[in-house]
Amino acid sequence: MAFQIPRGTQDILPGEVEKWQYVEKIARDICRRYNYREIRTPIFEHTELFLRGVGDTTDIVQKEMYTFEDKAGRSMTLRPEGTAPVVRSFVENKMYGDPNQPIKLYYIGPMFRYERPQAGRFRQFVQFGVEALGSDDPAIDAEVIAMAMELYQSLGLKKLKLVINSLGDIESRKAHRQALIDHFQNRIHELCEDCQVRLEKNPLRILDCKKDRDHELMATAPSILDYLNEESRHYFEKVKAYLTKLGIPFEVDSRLVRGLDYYNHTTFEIMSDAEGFGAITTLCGGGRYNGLVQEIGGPETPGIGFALSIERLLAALDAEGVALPVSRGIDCYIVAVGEKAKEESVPLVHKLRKAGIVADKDYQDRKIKAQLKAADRLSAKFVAILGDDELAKEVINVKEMSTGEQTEVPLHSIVDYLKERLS
RNA sequence: GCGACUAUGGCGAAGUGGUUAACGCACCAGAUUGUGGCUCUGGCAUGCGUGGGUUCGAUUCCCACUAGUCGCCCCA
Repeated sequence: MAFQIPRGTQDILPGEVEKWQYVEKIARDICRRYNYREIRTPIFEHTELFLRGVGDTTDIVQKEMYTFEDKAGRSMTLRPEGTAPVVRSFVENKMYGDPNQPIKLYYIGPMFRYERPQAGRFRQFVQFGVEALGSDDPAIDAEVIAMAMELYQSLGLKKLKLVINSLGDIESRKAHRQALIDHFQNRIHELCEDCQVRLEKNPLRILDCKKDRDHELMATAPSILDYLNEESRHYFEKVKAYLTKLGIPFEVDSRLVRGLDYYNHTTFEIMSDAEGFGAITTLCGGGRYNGLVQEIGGPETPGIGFALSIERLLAALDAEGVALPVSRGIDCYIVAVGEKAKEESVPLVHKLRKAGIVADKDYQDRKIKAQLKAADRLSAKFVAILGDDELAKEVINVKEMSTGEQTEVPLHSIVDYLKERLS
């Protein structure tokens, strides 16, 4: 084979792309109703943005970035996630000065992470995400979570689990961090190598370790929820209360630690329980990032958002056996027999299309039988047959494929006839 | 970054150190002279991921590379 698609990327071909279009449409409809507006930021940014925004101790930055130098020697990175770029744009365009607060934004577009591809994991994948900037009302946390849940549910997914947690504010996190260090320090050598490093860099991440999950130190580790200060605790209670009011079931997992540094207060993940999903369970992840705007150089501004991958959403639909209502058949296929009819079929198919009918014709110089077969393959509802006989009588034979029933229609009224039958 | 498995026509899939590389689906043509879905007949890989090596001879054995799948790490 001469050329191959780059590792971890995929072509989305006709037949599959309709599902994407459908999902994207539903996502946009939801955003419209919740009053979130689309923002489109570049596919690449200055590398520094992600170092600062995502955090330079995170896996994303340490080993997953697609970084390159441009011709002027600047370090650029294909965006690994959407929040940092949106916040950059928020600051750069001074959206904090907009009287319409909070600023509610969404994006749908490709993200890039340099990883070994496997089930549900790609080097280029598409994320749909929303960001609400400028409000620290717990109601907006609930709103954002509700949007993600609505997308999955409206598409027909049932086996969903919403898990939430609170990381608290800076003060709470500090207290918890110290408690973790105290807890693990003496016996840290019993944990895996990664955890030993984590103790120094980010002890919170030890709780998320898959290897040491069953170690007794894990079960007895101090829970962040016990270290939330009054304000943080109250905030978390409000978020949970709102979720309950919205009828959204959730479970609290104090070990839910997200992979990005910018989170505080509310964090959440939506997972799939569906069988046959491989090692992938997380469909959507998100949380609050009150310090991020400042980190990127803007005024102190609270923010919250989520991101989800369309690939995984589609995989979840597959796993649950949900079929999306995508159609691809055509309304009418013109079958032309003979030179004269073939010529006449060109303006005819054009006329149908202009009238809003999904129409096609043969371009392979096939015989009538093969043309009918082609029409069948295209799931044409009707076939309009034009030959010398019809031309002489100025009619056309319209055949309904599902019944085989055939009607002779005056050529000049073909559009009206089809529109009538198609409605 | 690490590990396991895999790589044969458009798709699925058998197979062998040596002579024409099964079969199924799809596709094309014909039986059916102007009518699809069923049936029958015929056609359809000088080629077995790429590059080396072993051998008289390799698609078959060995090595490397590339890619895929799954898993680890981590995540969307």
